[in-house]
Amino acid sequence: MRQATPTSRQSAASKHVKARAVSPRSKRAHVLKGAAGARRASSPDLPRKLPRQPRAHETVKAILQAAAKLIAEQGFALMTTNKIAERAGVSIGSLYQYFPNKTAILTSLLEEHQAGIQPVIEQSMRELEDPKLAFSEAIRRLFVRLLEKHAVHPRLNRVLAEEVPRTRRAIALDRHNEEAYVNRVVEILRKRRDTRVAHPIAMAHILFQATQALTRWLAHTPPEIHIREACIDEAVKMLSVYVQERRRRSAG
Amino acid sequence: MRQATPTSRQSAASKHVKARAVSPRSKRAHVLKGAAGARRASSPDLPRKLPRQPRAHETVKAILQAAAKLIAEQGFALMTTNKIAERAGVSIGSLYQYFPNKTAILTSLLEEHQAGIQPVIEQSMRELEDPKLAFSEAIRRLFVRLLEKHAVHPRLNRVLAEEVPRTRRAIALDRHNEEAYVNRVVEILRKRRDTRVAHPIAMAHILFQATQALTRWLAHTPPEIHIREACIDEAVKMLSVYVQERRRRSAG
DNA sequence: CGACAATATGAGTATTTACTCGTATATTAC
DNA sequence: GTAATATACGAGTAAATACTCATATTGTCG
Repeated sequence: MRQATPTSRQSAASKHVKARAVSPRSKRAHVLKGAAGARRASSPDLPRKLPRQPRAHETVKAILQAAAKLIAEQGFALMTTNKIAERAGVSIGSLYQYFPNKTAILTSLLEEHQAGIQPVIEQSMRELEDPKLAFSEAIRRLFVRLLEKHAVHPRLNRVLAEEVPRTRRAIALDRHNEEAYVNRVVEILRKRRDTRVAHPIAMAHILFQATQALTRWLAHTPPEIHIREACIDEAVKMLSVYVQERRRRSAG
Repeated sequence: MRQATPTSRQSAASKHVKARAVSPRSKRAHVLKGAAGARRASSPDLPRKLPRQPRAHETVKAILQAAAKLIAEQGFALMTTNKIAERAGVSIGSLYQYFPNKTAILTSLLEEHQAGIQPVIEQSMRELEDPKLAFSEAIRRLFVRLLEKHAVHPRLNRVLAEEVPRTRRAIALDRHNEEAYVNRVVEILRKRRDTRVAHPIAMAHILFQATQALTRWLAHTPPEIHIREACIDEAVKMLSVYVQERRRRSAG
């Protein structure tokens, strides 16, 4: 019965999403075949339909919220699309009307977080550019703001960062992202007069990696408040002393 | 036929390992019921049998090698136990004679890598302890050696670090590990006279996190040789300047 | 050799779970 | 109103794949 037109399906649509990661030779035959209207192109990983009516937006929102809660509460391993739909109070069919596959939901969640962080970074970049503001202060503010953002959905963010398997695509995107930020930082380093200029590109990468790692660690690690404050201080110290130009003293 | 004794199996043994991660309510009924001898206790995640005879050791080695190759070549998503066995030239049954589940193979691989790194860290700790050696030099050697180790199986290590989903257990182990290293570093910081002492514990965590992140980045990122050297220089600079005591100059 | 343990085999199974599609209902357009 | 479209539904399916177990082979030790 589902068997219909043997040719039509067969090895369709990458079932199983191959262990959650990049699905190989993903054919995704006829991404959607009937009904026109709000349907999106056949690019994999793009929503099939864009929500047009308010209730559709509600549905999408409910799905994302349910997914977020599930993943935060139960961890990635226990998060299934059917559970998400159930929890969201919508049918599994509706879920797949707006998300082409499970990964897309994860991606959406990640993008949401990313979007929340973007303005923080923008602001910090502007502050770093401002020669009137001490480097250390600018960096401190960056840290504090990033940590604030991470504190909004701490569990969710922790799981997303630590437990969710990273697809190759996601990894590549991150690298690309890093490149952009590094360019930005290089500009800043060149403009300011109080920074070392040994190798701006290398420096920018180091700064990026260190900041990212420390932020994640601070955000995801059970907070012993005392230490936390000290760690922020120390992190800021390390980064600011590092970039600041100094009349040399001991070679070390 | 396989149906035998309906009660005996049924909901046995956590099939599927639940998306590769921590399997919930994993019952693992009768881990192994017949045959005595080299059988291990029923602790999950421990080998079922320890290899006794040379050929058994061969088998285990072949399995691990095959797994390493597969994961390095195809990525985590395409690595299945059956493929591993095939590639290793042993039967799937033999595989499960020495590994209780798929995760155990991954764990083994990770432990192998960890074991390779252990002595490097030990040596570096000793060098860091030696007041006659400049901090910067000790740190540089640490970096160089770590990168050497990572260069042995670069693909494998990259996938293990970036693609493989981390179980909660693994995450907890890492935290525990960090604690141990941090204690060690705190001791060193206290002994040396040329280091700042603002907050040794915080400092040690910062050092650990930064070193780990930078090493991983340097090891897993396509190597533009020029930059690579510069990055090592810069990383060493950042860390050593950070720990070194300085007559203060500008507050920043 | 003979008994007993260690090791190897691999077809078969159970289970999970992402995803489809025919159909029903709500909304909008005219 | 009614046609057309957007949305919702959810039982059912296919496929993947981790893992078992009955049986066969090989090694060891007296």
